[in-house]
Amino acid sequence: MSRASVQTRDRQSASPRQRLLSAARELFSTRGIKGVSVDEVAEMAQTNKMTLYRHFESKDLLVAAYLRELAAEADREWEAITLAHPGDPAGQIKAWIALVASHLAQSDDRGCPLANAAVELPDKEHPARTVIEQHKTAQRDHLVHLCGKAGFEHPAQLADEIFLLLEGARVNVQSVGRCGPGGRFAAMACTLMASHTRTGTP
Amino acid sequence: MSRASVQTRDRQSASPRQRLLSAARELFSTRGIKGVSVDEVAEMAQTNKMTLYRHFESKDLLVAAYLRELAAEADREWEAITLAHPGDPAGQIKAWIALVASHLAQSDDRGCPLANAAVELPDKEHPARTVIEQHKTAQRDHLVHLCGKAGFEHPAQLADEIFLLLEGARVNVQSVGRCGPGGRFAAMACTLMASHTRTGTP
DNA sequence: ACTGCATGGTACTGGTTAGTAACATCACGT
DNA sequence: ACGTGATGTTACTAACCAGTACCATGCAGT
Repeated sequence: MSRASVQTRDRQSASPRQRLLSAARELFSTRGIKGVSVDEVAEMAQTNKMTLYRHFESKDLLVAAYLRELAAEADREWEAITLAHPGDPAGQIKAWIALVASHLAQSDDRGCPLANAAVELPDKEHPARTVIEQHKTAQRDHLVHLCGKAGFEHPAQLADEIFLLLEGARVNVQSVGRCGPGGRFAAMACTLMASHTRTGTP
Repeated sequence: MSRASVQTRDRQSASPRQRLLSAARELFSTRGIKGVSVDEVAEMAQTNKMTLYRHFESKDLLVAAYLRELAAEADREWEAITLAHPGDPAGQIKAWIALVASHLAQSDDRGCPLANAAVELPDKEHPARTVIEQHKTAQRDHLVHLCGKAGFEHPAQLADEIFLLLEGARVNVQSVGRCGPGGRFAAMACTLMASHTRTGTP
């Protein structure tokens, strides 16, 4: 079953809280946080604003919960990759690159919702900011760890290069579309990995 | 005179239109487009909403004009770099990297205002989107051109790598602050250039 | 049947926003 | 002095939005 239909079923049969989070995810990620009202979220969740406010103190905290769900799902994707390539850190990195590339290839991709939220919420005190910062830092740390275990030269720098390349691709797709340089980021990441391989001779 | 004081003086003596654009720039870039009302822009420009609407049809078109000014200023910075390093495309690239790195080092940097605007305005029909797309595409094309003239191997790929690295650094700074990988992007870009240099032997 | 609790529905408050109307004022060229 | 056009001022509309009060409903366990 596709992700979209899973979400649709979620919004029909699951608990109101889960329906609300599912609706928030679809609306916030496609139209932005400031561009969606809590009424719209409640309506798409097939409930109403009162029930929403019984589960979430405020819109800000709903946003934080929405981002926490995204972070948890990303962690689950990492776990799946780890299980699919046991003891093969380089393979895990490549699998992750392929996963992100497949996201970028989708025509409706709007980039990383966490990074987008950071752009939309400049207030440093917003409850969502700690979620964003923690998740981004953990992702980068994990990549550094994998690059080290895979035996690359200058593992931290390689990890940062891949990480920033990826963030750049996801933000650039929004500015110039997926036909721009963002569409070819997988090839670039592989080139980077090759240039950090210890044996420079063939 | 610092940029800030220049802008302050602009808002005291220049034409209302220029004052409005100067105020829009300060407010939109620091607090986001959706987070600032036209009243606030007019007030910071030491004028009022009516005058604003005599110069700009709507808030959307004010935003487009604001981004057009940013793009024009970036073009001017490129011109200055070109004049400072005549006939030295590699030096121009390095100067540009250093310029962006200095932006990133500022504690209040919020990343590229054009990319941020693309995140804040998901509507593909928004008048600002053509400004963003044209400017980003032109910047990337210019970088490809310079990489080719400088004699690097695979110039288009190197240009895209630098470009995405830079976009990634600017967006990442917003998520995790300038202490994260974004703060070291200049070193990474130089490594990339070295790895694309034709003579692999010392 | 009774009770308690989560939910649905409606209507409301108070505040904000983009955009407009109408009139007053000021500067400037003649 | 005069008139014209740009600007300042105030007040307004219509819509939107976050958040709340209040009551009805329906479903659980007992």
